[in-house]
Amino acid sequence: MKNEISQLVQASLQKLRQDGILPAELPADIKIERTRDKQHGDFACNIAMMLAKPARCNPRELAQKIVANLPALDAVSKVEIAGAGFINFFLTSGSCQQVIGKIFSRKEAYGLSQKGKGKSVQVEFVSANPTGPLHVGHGRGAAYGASVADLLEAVGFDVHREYYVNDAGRQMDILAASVWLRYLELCGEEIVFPVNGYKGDYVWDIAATLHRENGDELRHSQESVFAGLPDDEPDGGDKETYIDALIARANELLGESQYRQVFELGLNTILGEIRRDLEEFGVVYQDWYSERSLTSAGAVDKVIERLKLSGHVYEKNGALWFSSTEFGDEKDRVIVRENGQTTYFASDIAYHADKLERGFDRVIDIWGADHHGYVPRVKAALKALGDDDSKLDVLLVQFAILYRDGKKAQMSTRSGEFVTLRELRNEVGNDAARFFYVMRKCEQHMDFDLDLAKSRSSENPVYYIQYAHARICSVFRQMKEKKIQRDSERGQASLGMLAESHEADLMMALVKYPEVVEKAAMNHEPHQLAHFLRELANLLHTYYNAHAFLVDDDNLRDARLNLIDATRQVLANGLKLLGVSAPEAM
RNA sequence: GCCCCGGUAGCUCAGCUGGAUAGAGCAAUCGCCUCCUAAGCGAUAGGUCGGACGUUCAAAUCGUCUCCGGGGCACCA
Repeated sequence: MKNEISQLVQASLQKLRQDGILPAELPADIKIERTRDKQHGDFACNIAMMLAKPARCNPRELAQKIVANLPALDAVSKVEIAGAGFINFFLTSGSCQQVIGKIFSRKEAYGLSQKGKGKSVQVEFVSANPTGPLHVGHGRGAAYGASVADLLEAVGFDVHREYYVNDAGRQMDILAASVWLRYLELCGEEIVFPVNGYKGDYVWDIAATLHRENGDELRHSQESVFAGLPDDEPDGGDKETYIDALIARANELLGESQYRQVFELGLNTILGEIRRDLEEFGVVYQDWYSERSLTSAGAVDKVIERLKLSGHVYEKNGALWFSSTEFGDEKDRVIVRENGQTTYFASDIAYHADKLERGFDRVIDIWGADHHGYVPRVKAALKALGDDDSKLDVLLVQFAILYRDGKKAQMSTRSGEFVTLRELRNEVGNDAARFFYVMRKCEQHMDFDLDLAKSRSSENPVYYIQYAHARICSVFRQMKEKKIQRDSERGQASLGMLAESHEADLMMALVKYPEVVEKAAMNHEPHQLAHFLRELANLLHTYYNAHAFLVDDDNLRDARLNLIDATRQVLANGLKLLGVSAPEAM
């Protein structure tokens, strides 16, 4: 509808140009907006005000001329000029009715479009290190990423969802060492746990599995483990140096094969839990992309070579640096450490180069906002490699702060005590969690009210929307109980009887739905859909209270049933895009 | 010090690629179930859009400065 009106205005402007009333070369970016106030009709156009100055005439007069030259359109009942020069379009009451038939024929496909047809987009999100369970911060990225991906798919993009598994770096070695030390404690050795180790309870669990499956086979005396190591932080040493030495000692004592065994057990256990968590949360991936596979395929070495050839790397203090400042970064970055190990950044360059090599039209990374400083260096690397960094969008998700009883229920990674995603899901349920996470735009620091998310009352927007869906289903159950025969075609033929303002408002909202999906998708803003669904639910509840649906008049009843059936479909479609269920009864 | 995000009703937030009288929800007050789920609806009240200056016919929206809150500035990932 927006497009059709836009074309009317376009045609009128064209006519005015031909008649010499407007300069021929006048740029006209026609914007048709939905009005906020119904008094201003259904759509408004501000073009007259935009062109008034360049055309050197009074905006209201120009609006008059534009209106006078508008071609007719059946759906438009009235065009008015208002305010400083707005052109307001009023639609005929019948113009929205056809949406119901459209929804019936498209069903769960109503709202989908072809905007992104033929274009591929890769969406990488969560990608938490498999060194511990997902916490509530990851949950926001998961819910947001999943909805963004689903929205993009809804508007026709070929979407590839990916989780980058950091199964190679030093953090994984620290995990392996932590598991082994806990295992040694289970064996009865007395261990002073390193400051930098992973202290969460899940490490004990993995260690217990290790002990159960291997008995004392991996046991070494505490003396042999700690002999000759540098001091840990509490003793005045450096915790990083200390943990590296501890990892080296573990390798030495266990040997390659046993060390791998510990390492793999840690990785596989945690990754398995992460997969299960996300799956239960309704988050699916096409690919779990392993960092190790990147390394073993030589991709990291290859990309370092490419950077060397590009002339943007240099050696300093025994390390290899990438001069990212040449491409807008604040400082140069190390890609190969003094000890010969490549940095996480080096892997990430290889990974991003690989993404582009795979030929995606768009690449989207969804990161926690604490990584924002990382964006310029990744883009710098792509530029240095001669890749098109404009294909990459990095969406930063701000933190979520949990509140319980009006007080912060915050996590502290240090002690290993944090609220996990699983705890959150168990507490408030998947639906509430998915919806709450996505209710706020991602740049917004979010206050996640646990009590509100849990409450099964009107305060809770998730239940409010789901209730609207369930209520409609309930009406149809009532209909069957009362042995009322529904005739959908008769309803379609009687849509003209839907003359109440509640009905017009509801139909208009249904018409609007595809526009909302498209806008939410293109702007990566699922919260827009969340807000829309709340409005739609509100219109339904209002209508429900104002009018009975199961009335005696067969024609009117079937028309109304068609309207609420269509509403039910749209509620279900919208909730699905947000990963929230649409229950038939509550 | 530099960079990113936020500051809109008592609370949580929309609106921000400039448009008409700044909107929701919750909380508050008052109403509505012999009737399809009251997990609902209606009404009332609530605002110097953090502040200042600027650009514009028009600024919550754009620019500069400033104040407050959160985060980031590693040979960690």
